[in-house]
Amino acid sequence: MVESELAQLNDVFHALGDTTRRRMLRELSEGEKTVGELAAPFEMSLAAASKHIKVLEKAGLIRREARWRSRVCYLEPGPLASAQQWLKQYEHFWTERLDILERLLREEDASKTPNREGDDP
Amino acid sequence: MVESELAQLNDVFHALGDTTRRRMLRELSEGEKTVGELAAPFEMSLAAASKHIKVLEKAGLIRREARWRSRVCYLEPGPLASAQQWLKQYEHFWTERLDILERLLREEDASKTPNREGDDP
DNA sequence: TTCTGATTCAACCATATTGTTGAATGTAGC
DNA sequence: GCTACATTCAACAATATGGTTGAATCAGAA
Repeated sequence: MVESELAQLNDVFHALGDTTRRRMLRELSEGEKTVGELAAPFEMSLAAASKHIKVLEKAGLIRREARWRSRVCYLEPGPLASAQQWLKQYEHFWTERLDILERLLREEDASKTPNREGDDP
Repeated sequence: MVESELAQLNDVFHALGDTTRRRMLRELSEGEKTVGELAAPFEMSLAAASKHIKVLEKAGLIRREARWRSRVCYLEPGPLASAQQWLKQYEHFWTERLDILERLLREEDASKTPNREGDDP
């Protein structure tokens, strides 16, 4: 279980580590698209685009569904949420930073006023 | 600029797409560590661990600093924030889902009332 | 059934990644 | 200077990745 979740996270981040695939996700965020439509903007063969799509699918980021005479892809946001969840562990590293910055600015500001330190109500 | 930012995002996601490197980041989130300390938990040569550290460094996720007779690594949270920023674009897909679910439940509830269809102004 | 269009498969190539080992480097202390 | 320690470099091998091309598949229209 845990093993496969780690593997899934590997797949998700790996899938996101490529500009082509991130652009594909962006396209899909605007709505469903066939493989052909998804491949069109890229200067590569359809087969190559199909491989990228397969990587996204393996990561669970998209699904393919047979519809009419082509296959429609659509976004599956769950794994993106997992990735964000993982990053959230580290969120305090930058929010804390902003807090420190803010506190420093307040202290600097306080030092310009004639008031003593620690006078803030 | 944009080019290099995209490349950076590639590097960041690529770096995150490996369990060893994510564990290293986790270790560093608890404080600075030398290369040796960072490598110790893993069943691989020091040279291999050093390569992983280099990947993290290339992505800007950590920095190495010469200190005393060894090198100390510490977390650089900026790129993690960028990754989270990127994922934030898609956040509405899962928050919206909850909204949709809520709306469906409300509609279902409304359909139980004696009002006709299409009555909504 | 046959034709057509959309997509995938198979084989192949170039390059990148991840690991190994042994040598090389750099720094602190004797 | 020499020694010891920590880390990296160099060379190598195995495997993964990302691309190509041409054949194969598969569903719907004629």
